Amino acid sequence: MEMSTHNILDQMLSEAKLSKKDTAKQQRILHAAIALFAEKGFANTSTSEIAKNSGVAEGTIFRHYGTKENLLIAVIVPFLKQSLPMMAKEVFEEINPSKHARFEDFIRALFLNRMRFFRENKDIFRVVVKEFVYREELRTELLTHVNKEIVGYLNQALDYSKGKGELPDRPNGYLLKLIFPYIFSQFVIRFVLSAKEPDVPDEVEADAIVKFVVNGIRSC
Amino acid sequence: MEMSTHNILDQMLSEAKLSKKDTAKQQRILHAAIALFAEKGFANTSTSEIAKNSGVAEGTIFRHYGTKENLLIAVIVPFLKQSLPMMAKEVFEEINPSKHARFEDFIRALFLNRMRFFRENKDIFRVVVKEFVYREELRTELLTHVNKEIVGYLNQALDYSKGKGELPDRPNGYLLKLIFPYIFSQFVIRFVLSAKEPDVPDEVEADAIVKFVVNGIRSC
DNA sequence: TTAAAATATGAGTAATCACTCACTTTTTTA
DNA sequence: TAAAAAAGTGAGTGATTACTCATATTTTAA
Repeated sequence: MEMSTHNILDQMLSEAKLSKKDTAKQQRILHAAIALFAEKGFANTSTSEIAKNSGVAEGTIFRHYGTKENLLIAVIVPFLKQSLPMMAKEVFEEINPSKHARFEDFIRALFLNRMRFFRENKDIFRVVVKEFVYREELRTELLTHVNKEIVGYLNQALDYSKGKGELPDRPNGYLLKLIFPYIFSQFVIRFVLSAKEPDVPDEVEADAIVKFVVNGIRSC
Repeated sequence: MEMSTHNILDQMLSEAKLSKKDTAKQQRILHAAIALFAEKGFANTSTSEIAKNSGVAEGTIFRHYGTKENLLIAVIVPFLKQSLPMMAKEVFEEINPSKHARFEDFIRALFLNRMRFFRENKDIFRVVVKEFVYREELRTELLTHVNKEIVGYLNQALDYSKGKGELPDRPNGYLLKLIFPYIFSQFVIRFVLSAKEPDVPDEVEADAIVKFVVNGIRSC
């Protein structure tokens, strides 16, 4: 019901590094947990159900993870450990001035990159979104990490585009608050709320959204 | 755990009409339930907790609502019964050609109107958003009702603006899919995800978002 | 090969869950 | 005012929950 530590994500992200390799049963547990959490949510999934779906004794779950809460963390952490640095890398590469990237290209690349990543990890993405709605501490801690690892790069990208006159001279925080929710809401709709994905290619979908963002932000 | 009827919202919206007046205790139950559901979510709230917080015997809850699930419905339905028609009315009034409203004015009015309404019903809004993330049937049924009651008005508004050259000649569904998630995500961020509201007046906030939407959609 | 360590098991446990029901109290009706 | 109806109560119920632990099996190490 309640998180006991005060800095879960920090702790998680560092601890997860020194974890030994998973056993076969551990992987099956994680698989079943992800599928069930994604579909019914953490609170509506019982450990006995996870045990049954993964063909493992219930005790095995607690041998490895101690608590149900820790199992959730074991699901979320590797996803965030991948997600944040990959996004930072992508941002960094796309703003490389040698590419002479327009702001539009930057947004498009970012959008398509995250689209692919979230699709490949659709179930975990669903788990993360659903749990983040409920847990404020997770949200604020994630925000802290995003600030630390990504916002610096984003600021560079925005400043670069400002210099080329593609963005209005507004604080970056202001611009991000307008742009980011829009892109993210599209992912939530597509991967969490919609029953099935549209059969339009990503590039077509991206085009409309990128144009909307680029033209929308230009005159704010 | 599971909804038993196949058409909950339809049934709810009609049934709720002929409900007699609430007793004092019923109102206290609803109040406590809304607060608890909003904070911890439906699944993480127990009926005994609701009873305690409302100063009522647990049996009283079940006397009135039968099941915990029905209590949730009793919370959500009046909100939707207010929300949808009010939105339809607002849309209808703002597109009245005698007002010579620009598309920008229409979006601004809509945004400010919903902002006020959701703020006044912040807790219920949080309950609805949190539960809609989990329940697909609720989402699809709400969508059906929105289509029935609102989309007609929205189409009129969009066609009207198209005629004035303020919108590109694209299918209305396409335009709505670009505009609506953006506005809604701003409400979710503000009322569900953020710890506290910004101290900027609504009109200032609206200005940035409306400009973003209007300019974004113009060249899609 | 064998001892030790790690992994796996499932019956068992206390707590909590949504919900029931026989009963009392309050309100409505006639 | 008396009878009927409605509202309110709280101890009790079976089911389910997350979690434990003594024991068994498998893997690793010497």
